[in-house]
Formats: sequence, C-alpha cells, structure tokens
Amino acid sequence: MASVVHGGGNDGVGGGLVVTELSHIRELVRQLEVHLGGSPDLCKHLAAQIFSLTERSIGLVTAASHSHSRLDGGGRKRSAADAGLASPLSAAATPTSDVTADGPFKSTKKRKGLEARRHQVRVSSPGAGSDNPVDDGHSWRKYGQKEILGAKHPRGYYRCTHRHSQGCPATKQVQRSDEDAALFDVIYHGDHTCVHNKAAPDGQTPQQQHNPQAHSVLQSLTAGLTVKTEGLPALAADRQGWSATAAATPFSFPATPASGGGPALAERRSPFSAPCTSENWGVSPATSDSNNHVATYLPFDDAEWRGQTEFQEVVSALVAASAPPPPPALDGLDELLDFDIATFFA
DNA sequence: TACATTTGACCCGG
DNA sequence: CCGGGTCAAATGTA
Repeated sequence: MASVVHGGGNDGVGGGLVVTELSHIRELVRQLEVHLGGSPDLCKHLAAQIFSLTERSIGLVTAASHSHSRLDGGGRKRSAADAGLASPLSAAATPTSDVTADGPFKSTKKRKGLEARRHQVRVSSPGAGSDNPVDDGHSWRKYGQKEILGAKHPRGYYRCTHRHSQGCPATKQVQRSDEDAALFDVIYHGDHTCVHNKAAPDGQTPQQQHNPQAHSVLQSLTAGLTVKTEGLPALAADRQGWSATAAATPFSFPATPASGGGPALAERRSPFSAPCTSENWGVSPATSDSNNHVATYLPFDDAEWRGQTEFQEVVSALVAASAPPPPPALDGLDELLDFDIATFFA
C-alpha cells in the first residue's frame, strides 16, 4: 500500500499533516459512503483507516505546532496558437502566422499568479477492473494523457466539464499507482466554481441555498482530499498523508445516505450534505495554524475564508481545541470563492 | 447531433 | 534539451 515516506525532521509540518490527514479522512469517508451497501470488507477497511487517521490527527493537533509551507504554484502557460502541421486532413485554416510572442487573440489568462492550489489524494478504484478512481462527484472531461518519466502508467489530465460553460477552473490529474493498480493518485488543482444544481430537494440546507458557492466548496472538499502542500522539497512529508494505516479497530460510522436520496448515481453529488458535515463528522476538519497557511498560500487571506458557514463551525471547534488563532471573521462576503481545502483548513 | 475521449504536437519552465 | 502540461483535430459513443 502506500508507503509512508517520512520527511526528515519535518516536525513543524504538524499543521500541514493534520490537514493532510483530515483531508485523507474525508476522502476515505467519501469512499466509504460510496461503498456502503457494497463490499463490507472494503467498508470496514475504510472505516479502520478513517479511525486510525482520525486518531493520528487528534494527536497531531494536540501536539500542534506550526509550520510553514510554501506554495508556489506556478501558473502555467497559456497560449495556443496551434499549427496544424501534421494533420494532412486538417485543411483547417492555419491561422498562424505568428506564433511568436503573444498571440494576437489569446491573452494570457493566468490569474494573478497564485491560484493553483493543489491537493493530492490517493484514492482507490471503485471496482477491480476500474480504470479510474471513484467518482468524486464532479464531472470531468479528459483533455490529455501523458507518459510520465519513471511512472509506469500514464497520467491523465482532466478538467471540469463546465469549464467552458461556467469557466470553472478546476482540473485534476489522475495517475495510477505504480504498484497498486487499484490505487490512483489524484491531484486536484483549482476550485470548482461551477454550480450545477441537480435535483435539490427542499430538504437541502438553507445554508447551502444561501451560498451556492459554499456548496461548491463543499464539493471541492469532498472531492479533493489529501491535501498536499506543495512546491517544496519537504514534500516527502506529505506522502505520509496517505499512508494507509490499518487499524484493527472497528469503527462504527453512521451510514448517512444523502437525505435527498440521489436518483442519479452517476452524477451523485456529494453525498454529504452540509448539515451532515458538522454533525456526523466527528472528525472535524481543521487545523491549527490558519493564518500561516492562508497567508502563505494566497495573497488574499480573508478572501479565502468567506462563505464557510458550516465548515467554520467545525473548524473553529477544532481550532479552538488546538490553536489560539481564531478564524477570521467573515460573514457575508463570498462571491469569488477562491477558497479551498488547503487554505481553509490550513 | 452533441459531447467525451484519444492522440500527437505545441509550448513552457527548469 | 527534456519533461510535463495543454491544445485541438480526429474519432468514438450516447
């Protein structure tokens, strides 16, 4: 299974680790939910992992300390003037004329520098023969695949299906683990800004309705799990996040089917509706040093915190237990939602 | 038909 | 120059 790579004395990563752990837990819970009713063994295994990770997180929080992590996301290129040279068939116009410097039509769309948070998660495939990881609740469109040096399997590149329609910047990379064909490393970049209302029964949380964005945030959270701070040599430490520690402890997890009862399973939205989060998740996501991370990750710290209705509670609860820094006050603002797990919990 | 995936090439940063 | 990420034409599928 996952190997536990321990970053050399990165004790200071405590906070980050917690984030990682919690995120991992979240993913596990998600998987568990997905598999409820399915293979009991798998469920049990997942539950055990959740339990174990939870305990670890608690321990980390207790012993909390801060750490710095840096992010550097780098935006990437963005220009496309293609030259249809190879395709004989493509009689399409080759607009190209000057692919040089700046394309006349395309402008660099990179956002202000940092926007690329990335969360790495290790998930397992739903079924034996599955070619892709468990559904994370979002619809993705594959836009590329590449052989990665040193990796046995190619990496698939996906972007949110609603990219064009809603400009959702979320993307993810999926790569099958070298050794465990059943495991996939999924790296999520960006947040989902897309909002697609499925069949939202009235049972939905008022909060969610108030804040569609929060909902998407939720989805993001649900989707991305093992958070990884990135851009650093200290990365090794992160790996720890997904070590699968099997605890023998039986763990009873309240099976909470989405109250709405999702008809469409293929598109099942996040199974955990807002209300459930704070309640059912005894394991609350949160971390110690909020400011540190936020500051480190993004230029706009408070911007990240807005719209965190429910999570905030959870977080503050945990934060209270672990660290003094209270979450920034943010109520009401939320439009751009640029927040994301790493920052949020961090 | 519309949308999703495949696939080879382009582009950029290191 | 190489490796990784993205684009977009071609192709496949519902």
